[in-house]
Amino acid sequence: MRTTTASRPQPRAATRDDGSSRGQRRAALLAAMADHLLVHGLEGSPLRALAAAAGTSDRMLIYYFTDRSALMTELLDFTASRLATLLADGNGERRPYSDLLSWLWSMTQTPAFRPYMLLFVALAAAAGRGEEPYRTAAGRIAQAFIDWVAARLDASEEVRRAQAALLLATLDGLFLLDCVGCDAEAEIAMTIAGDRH
Amino acid sequence: MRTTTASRPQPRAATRDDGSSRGQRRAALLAAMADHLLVHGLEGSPLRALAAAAGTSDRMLIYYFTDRSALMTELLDFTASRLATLLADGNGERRPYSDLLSWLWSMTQTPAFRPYMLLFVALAAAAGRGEEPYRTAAGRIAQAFIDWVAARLDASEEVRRAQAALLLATLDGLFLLDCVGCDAEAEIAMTIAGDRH
DNA sequence: CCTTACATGTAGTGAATGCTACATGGCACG
DNA sequence: CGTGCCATGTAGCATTCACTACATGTAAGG
Repeated sequence: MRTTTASRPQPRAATRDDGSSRGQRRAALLAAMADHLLVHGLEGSPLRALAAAAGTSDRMLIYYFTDRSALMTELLDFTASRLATLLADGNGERRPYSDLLSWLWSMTQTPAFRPYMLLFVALAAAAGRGEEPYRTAAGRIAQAFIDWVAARLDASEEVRRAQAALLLATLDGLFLLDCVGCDAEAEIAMTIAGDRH
Repeated sequence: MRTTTASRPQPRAATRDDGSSRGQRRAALLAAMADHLLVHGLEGSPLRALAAAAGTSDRMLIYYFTDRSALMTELLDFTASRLATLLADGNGERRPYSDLLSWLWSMTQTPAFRPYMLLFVALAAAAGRGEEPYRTAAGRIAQAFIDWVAARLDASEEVRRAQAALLLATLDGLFLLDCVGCDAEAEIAMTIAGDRH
């Protein structure tokens, strides 16, 4: 018993994860786990499965990340940052609402992109029930995504945020229809989704 | 061993659930379980919890519904029919896109309506992963909802289905933002969501 | 060399889950 | 008055889950 009151092991306090080998190990684990998470979703990612995907054991995941809750928070943030990277490719100048929407929609049909959308929907479902840590993480991610859209949107500053939010909502909604098997409906809805705006 | 090859008990084959006391019992159970499901969501509804809500045991649920899968199928259909009833109140003549959308949006903020939306999002998440029986059930429900919207939409027949699908997508997307804590963004998006159409 | 802390393995715990085995009370029908 | 089926209770099983206890190999620092 080296700690008198604190029961958490917490080997090398959470500060400065970088530099040291510990930080590198954590980063490698996160990368491997993100791969798994994107393929199998939240429900398909119990600790053991994540551990197997990262070539380690649940024992070690707890060791490195304390908790399932803390792990998921970090993992989701990491995954979101990957998405941001993925989207950075299509960067550059601002585009009008309807262009940006249909471009993003075509992205969602992409095998590289779809898992992120799927994950976001699952996250939203968990967030809707108020489940932590998903609620908080989902909020952060959605906010970042709205900002991203707003930054690429060719619109006056007053309507930009409104349009960005609407665009994201429309995209997500269409994707939801797609999930549910109404892909034909989503497609024809898409043909008129850009009208105006 | 009364059946030679079939192992399922299947007391009184699945046909004609109505009339008999068995059919009534099942209906009563479904009603009670729907109440629970709407409050606690898919994940908060293991057999034991549903059974407790209906004043019985998981043992009996299996007895009456064979399977968790079969139970959920019936339960979701039942719940959807309740929603249909709830919506029938606001029936009557057709309304333009923007009216219908903002009316439905205001409904989603209602405590009576919100649980259904939440459930639908969870369903979509499960459907997106291809999980049965959710995938199939979600498809049926979404299709019915699109039809419902199309029937109340004041628009020429050629664009009606497209508008109905877009309306549902927008509604769901805005609700997703709301789930995720971006209620302010959803609100300002709503202010421009009806433009055109 | 010896101690000390870190990294990891093995095994297990208690809770929850869907589902089953078996017994039994009670009602209908012969 | 039996007898057989329906409904229900009790108990349990196998599995999975997050998480923990404990032992141990290894490497660095004194």
